[in-house]
Amino acid sequence: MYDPKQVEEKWYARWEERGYFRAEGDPGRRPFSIVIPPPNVTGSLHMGHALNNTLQDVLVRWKRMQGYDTLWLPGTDHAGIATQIKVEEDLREREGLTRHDLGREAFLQRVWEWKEHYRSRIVGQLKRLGVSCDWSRERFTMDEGCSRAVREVFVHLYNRGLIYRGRYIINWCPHCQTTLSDLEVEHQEVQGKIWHLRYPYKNRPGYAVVATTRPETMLGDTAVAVNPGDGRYRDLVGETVILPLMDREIPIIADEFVDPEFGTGMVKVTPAHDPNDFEMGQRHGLEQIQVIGLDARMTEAAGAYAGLDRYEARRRVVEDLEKLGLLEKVEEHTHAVGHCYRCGNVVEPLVSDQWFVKMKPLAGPAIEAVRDGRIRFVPERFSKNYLHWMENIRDWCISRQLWWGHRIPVWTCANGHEFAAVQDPAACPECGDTQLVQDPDVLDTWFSSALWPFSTMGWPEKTADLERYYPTDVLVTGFDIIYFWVARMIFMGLEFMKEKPFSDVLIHGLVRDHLGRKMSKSLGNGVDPLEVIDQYGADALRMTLVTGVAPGNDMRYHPEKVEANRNFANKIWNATRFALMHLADFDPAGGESPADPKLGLELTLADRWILSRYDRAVREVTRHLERYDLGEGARTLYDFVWSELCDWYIEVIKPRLYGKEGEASRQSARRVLWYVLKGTLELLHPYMPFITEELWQHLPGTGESIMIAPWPRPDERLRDPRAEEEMERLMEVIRAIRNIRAEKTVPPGREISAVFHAEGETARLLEENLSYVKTLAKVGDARIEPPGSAKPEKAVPAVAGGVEIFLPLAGLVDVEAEAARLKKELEEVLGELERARARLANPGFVEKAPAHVVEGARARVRELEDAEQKLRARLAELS
RNA sequence: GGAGGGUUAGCUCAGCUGGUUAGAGCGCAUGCCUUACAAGCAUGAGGCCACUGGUUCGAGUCCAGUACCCUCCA
Repeated sequence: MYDPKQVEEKWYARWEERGYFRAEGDPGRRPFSIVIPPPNVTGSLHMGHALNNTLQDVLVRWKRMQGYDTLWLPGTDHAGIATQIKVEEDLREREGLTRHDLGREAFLQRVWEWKEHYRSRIVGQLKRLGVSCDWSRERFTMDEGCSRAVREVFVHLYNRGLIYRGRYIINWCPHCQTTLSDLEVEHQEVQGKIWHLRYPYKNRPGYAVVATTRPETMLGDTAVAVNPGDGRYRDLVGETVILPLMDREIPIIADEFVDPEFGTGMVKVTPAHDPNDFEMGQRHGLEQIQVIGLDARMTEAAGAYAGLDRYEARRRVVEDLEKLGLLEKVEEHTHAVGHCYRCGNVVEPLVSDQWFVKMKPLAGPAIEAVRDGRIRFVPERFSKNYLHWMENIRDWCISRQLWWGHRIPVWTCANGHEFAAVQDPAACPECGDTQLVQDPDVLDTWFSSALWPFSTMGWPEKTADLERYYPTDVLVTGFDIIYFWVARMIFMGLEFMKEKPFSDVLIHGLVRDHLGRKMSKSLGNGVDPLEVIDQYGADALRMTLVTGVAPGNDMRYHPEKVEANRNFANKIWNATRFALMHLADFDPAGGESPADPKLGLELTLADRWILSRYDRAVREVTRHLERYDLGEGARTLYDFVWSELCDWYIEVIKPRLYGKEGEASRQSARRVLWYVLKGTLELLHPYMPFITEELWQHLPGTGESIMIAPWPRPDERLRDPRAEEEMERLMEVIRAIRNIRAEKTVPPGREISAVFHAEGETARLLEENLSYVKTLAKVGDARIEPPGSAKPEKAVPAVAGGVEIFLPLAGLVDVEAEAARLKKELEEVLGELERARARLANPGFVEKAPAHVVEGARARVRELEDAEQKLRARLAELS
């Protein structure tokens, strides 16, 4: 039985030692490069990482074997907000302290310790998975080089006017106490209410009735708006209403934004607490009154409500309005509410001073690069999402009120001069003042991630790595970060490298639990890849992940799948063990293909068949990999190994291996087995690196490591469609006999005799390969006679592969049962025959279908007719 | 509201550029410790490929619509 533990650690250590993972920059080879999506240093790897990195490793190992100078650049991400929250939690739980108790310096020291701990843990986990990253080039988004790149980029964009500071409405998380970009806000449908409020007119009787889902914000209203085209309210524009509770006079304005269909068609305008109202406020020069503070409590500006929590304020406002008779009605209402993607709290739109990246100028080239196909998404449909987002992009809020991250490199001197600098400045470049204050905020984590493909290769220096490995070939990532990360790498790459960061973007989905739910901490349904590796081995896990996922789609994790793949590993293990018993003294000399004439081998049908099937597998696996259909490639190999190599080929050559058919036959069987097994292990290596290395090493005539063995190439000489077809027919005969044996419960050990009626090519085929039938169907005596010859008395009849089969099973023949079986078979044949004939009867088919398809259909009809005639003859005899 | 995805065996899923008889794993049934493998072997049962139309000589596959489920964006 295969024990992965013994094998995995040993080989990973050796690979690393021997430097196989290192990209050498060998000018004689073409480069192939990938940068890892850096895992966050927040904690451990989950199944999503395992999937993501398995896919990359399959590609990288495959390319390496194909002879590319391969670079897979690993690293980790500082994950600003996520990591800071973790460390704060940790600090609170262990020591009951907040980050403010420690102070910025000391707190950051803690985060760095945390980071180092988890970084090394993550690296260890990745190694257990077997990934072939170039660890000598490992990077971290906040290491010296990446930080330098961040500053260069910031300063460049700042000086180009593409980074600006402004007072705008932003998303504020009251729990994390920081701004969030639009992307970091998750909108969730919430069952809420909609309140209709009455605002009395100043100069006429009655009220303006406005509908709102957030009545507490009315305290900050500075207008009421209607659509200019709304006839109902045309004469009200320019009127004034009295804002209840605050007794403030506010105007009624007209703005296109207002949807006449929503509520009453009149809306309250709170420029300080709603993004749309903010813009309306800008258009109409309205005052912004901030009534909700950073702590989500009402501010002094909220008058009597100051100090209340926003929800408490909501209750009180509604209550008070009701008392005043100013609450028209309340309705149930479902609407989308923004939540913080890190802590889940309801985000508060607030006006505040923040840093932004002006996106329009950067988005243009990024759109072009995807439109013109320089960058290709796989599956293609994701480019649509990308383009839609990029075309409607808004400026990117990049400042965060955190401590952990890249500090914004902008300083202000005592004289109020503001400037950005790559190096920490000693004095103001304008006035020489030395009392400099750096902006306290840090940058959005994704700002540094966006530079990852070139910051990790040494930019802004003109390094050899950049020269050689940029742009990278493919980026493998989940669809959930296309906007966060992929999009941003594209525009940053184009802006700073003047060149796309990668050519292909391979998108995969999520690993869900067995019920199809997202794996999450709160549900406790996460599965630790390491535990799975401990239990089943890394190869089994990898195989499971890669076959479970089609590009772009989610997969569900089932332990049974891993078990199935563990069994597969065991199968290869045993098959190779068996082969080695017979190859111990085998000398493959130059490792020639069995097709090489100088070996002078006499290849049997089974040999030619497996070689042809193997060659087909080589071509298919390669093609699937080229198309990023990694799962299909894995399935091809699974089926080839199990159903063809093990179930048929190895079984059929056993007598030859045991020398029962002479030395020459033994030699050719050994050669073919060796060749196919070796090549199959090589094809399988990208998927199952450990077990394939271990077994390959045991095969005679192999080299230093399977990792650097050449990828198998298709070989015209091995292709033999005729052998495939002939073998298939023999397999049909064998299956038919086995079927009868099983039905008649003939003990597996017992040999039976058989009589075959066949003529011409079929007779020859059977004659030459009768030993297959004897071996695989446990047939002792066998006779081949021309059709129409006398049949054995009391024999169970069958028809398969164009052969009439009679099994004289004395005492087991049940005329009625045989007749029923033959009848059923005849019905199937007739049904199919009817369809096949109908197809051919259609003149359109014969004229328009490709010749080989028509010929195939004709051959099929002939075969079926033959089977029909034979079945009818058998039936006639039985009745 | 906009965009995208899914619907194939009891369960979970493959099915690439349309082309003979739609596959796998698990599960199920039957028989086997056959000297590589019981984590295995052999045999078998199980499918109006969601529904309706269209294109085509030919549709699980392409197009449109319908139903249900899911995701993203606003």
